[in-house]
Amino acid sequence: MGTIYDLAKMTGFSITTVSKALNNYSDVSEKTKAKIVQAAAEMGYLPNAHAQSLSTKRSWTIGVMFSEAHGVGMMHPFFNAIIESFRKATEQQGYDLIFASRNLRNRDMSYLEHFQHRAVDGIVVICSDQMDQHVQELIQSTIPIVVVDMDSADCSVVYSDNITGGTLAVNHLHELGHRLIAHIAGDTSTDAGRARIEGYQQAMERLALPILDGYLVNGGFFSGEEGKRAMNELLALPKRPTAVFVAGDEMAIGAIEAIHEAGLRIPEDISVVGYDDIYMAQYITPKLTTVRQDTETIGQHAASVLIEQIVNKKRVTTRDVIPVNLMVRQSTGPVLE
Amino acid sequence: MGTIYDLAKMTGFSITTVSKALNNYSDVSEKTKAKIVQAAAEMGYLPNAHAQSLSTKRSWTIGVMFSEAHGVGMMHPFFNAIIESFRKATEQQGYDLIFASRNLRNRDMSYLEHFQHRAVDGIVVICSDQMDQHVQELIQSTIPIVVVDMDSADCSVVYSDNITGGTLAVNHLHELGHRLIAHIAGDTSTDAGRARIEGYQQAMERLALPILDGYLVNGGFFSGEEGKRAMNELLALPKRPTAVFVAGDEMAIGAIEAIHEAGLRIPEDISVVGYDDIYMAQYITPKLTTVRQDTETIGQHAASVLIEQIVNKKRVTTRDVIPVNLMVRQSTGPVLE
DNA sequence: AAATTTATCGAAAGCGCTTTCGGTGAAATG
DNA sequence: CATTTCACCGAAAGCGCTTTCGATAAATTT
Repeated sequence: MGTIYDLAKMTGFSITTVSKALNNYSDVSEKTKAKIVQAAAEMGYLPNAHAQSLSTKRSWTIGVMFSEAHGVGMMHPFFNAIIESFRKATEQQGYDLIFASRNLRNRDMSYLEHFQHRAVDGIVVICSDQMDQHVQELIQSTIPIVVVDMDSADCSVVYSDNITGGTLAVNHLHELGHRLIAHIAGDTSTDAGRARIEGYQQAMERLALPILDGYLVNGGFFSGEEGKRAMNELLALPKRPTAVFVAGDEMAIGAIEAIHEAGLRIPEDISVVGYDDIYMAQYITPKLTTVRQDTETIGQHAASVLIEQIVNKKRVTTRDVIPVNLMVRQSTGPVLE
Repeated sequence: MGTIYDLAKMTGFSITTVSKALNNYSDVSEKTKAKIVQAAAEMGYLPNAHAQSLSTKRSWTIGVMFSEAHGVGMMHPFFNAIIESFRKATEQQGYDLIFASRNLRNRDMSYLEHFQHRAVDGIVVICSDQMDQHVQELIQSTIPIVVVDMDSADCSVVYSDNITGGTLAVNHLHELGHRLIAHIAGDTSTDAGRARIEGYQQAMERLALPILDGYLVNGGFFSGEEGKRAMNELLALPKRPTAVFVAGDEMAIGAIEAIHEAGLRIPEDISVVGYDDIYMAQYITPKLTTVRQDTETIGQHAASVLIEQIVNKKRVTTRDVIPVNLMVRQSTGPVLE
């Protein structure tokens, strides 16, 4: 590959001039710039990113942190879609993503420490858990940061309009004639979980619908298993709901399994609306009616607010609430007499 | 944060000694090492990774490349599960993953170039497409590399035993009494697609079952849409198959949708077995019988063969074929008279 | 023709760290 | 007591690059 010294020797110029030529400085003539660029291409020269970072204090990397609190890692389709969108947006600007562990050659360290060590230009954290110590530490640091899917007064955040999402689901169900509407909620330690509950409750109240005892059941951390378990609780209730709003698609699919196992039909016996609109939602049977989160936009906005901070060298705290919309499919239907 | 110079000043030792103390060199006394380590902790000192890399020529990063040929990116659940497992295994050894783009500050460059620029210690590529130019370029380079889900004679590879996977599926169906078994295949430009076809054909031949005209249909690149389309072709056949082996779970779920839309039941009218065992497979209705790929092991093996190359500073070319096994669930059943 | 500008280049310092190699005093050996 | 070993430390070079600042020659202005 060769270094800038080789290039200097090869062209007869100093490394200073070579560097300038490669970085489009104005004080190098067109002729010599051409020669140098040409030679660089010939020898396949590529600048060493570490050397550049060391000297410019700019690494062109963004550290990404997933909250692994509940073992989802990068496997959850929703988080995943966001990161994918985020990646596309940042890579266009020349940034690479680095997934840092908490392990630095057998020394255990915090994420913040690791990111400092790697000298990332900015950080994106995808996390729903307010209480996560690592996330808080990151937020309190001075590194440009954006957090997704969670609220905070101390940094830039971007997340879906979960309250509206909840009301959307309930209103839809109400229009179909449902009055007995239950909610399988995400854990209240997550902002998303809480906000969807809020939306559910607001809508129910506005429609003057009662939330019967046991109709608000905690589905934990959005997994299929928990959705199934929660649905079974609902099915065991004396007054069975005719519709249920589930705070996540995977959870909803678990709930659907429970309903089927109980010998009930969807949507004839029970309507269910999910949340997220993961890829699979439109392919399962019945096709899932769900509140769609705009992962594309979330990722893009997160990218641009982060990069803005990096470029301007100052942190900002903004709150970016992305609209959601209801995808009506076949898991919801009119209530039958 | 401070540099090693600050630490030297603070403790009164030279930067040489500080560096040695922090790196456990034997020629620094326990006492001074203690002092230095203590001071480092106090000031929250963290070595700058770029400076370290520059000086040691070791970056403790692994570049990851997804084949984006078919727009899956990092969103496909199978690839995703592998990377997650790979990440866990490598981070334990102190490596960070870096997702490099092809864009270096508005200069378009190849993945190889980008990885060279970043000076990664090794590369993992997750790709099924033999023909991908970027992948070939990476394989021909001298950087330690491991490729997953694809075969190659020129580098270390790890992938599932797809031939056996195909036969497993067919044998299972045969045992249930099926004779009219079709296959919705992955595109033949992918190794996985080809191998599963091979397994299907071998098993059919061994069992003396005919592969009727149109029973082998190309499902493209493993998406739900393509699965649905392919299944509809199958359903339009004069002699409808009683069972179908689908080369991917998402594709299978698309196929199931087609079957349902045709008013047919699973497994009573048609049995279907998928491939991958993605998380959702066990939650959809009916629960999907599928060939499980051991993403955990694939990721781990990929990690260890890569790290071995990095540590020993020499490339090796190994072929690691990971066993699969059949998960029998409810989308397959005995053929009815 | 003398004085200024302008265009083009390079020396050198610096980014933060590792590593070789030599130096010092104290302990061990003869 | 002279010599060798040993334990401990630091000077300095080097990793590959950027950037400031000054130098030089050519072009322009008086």
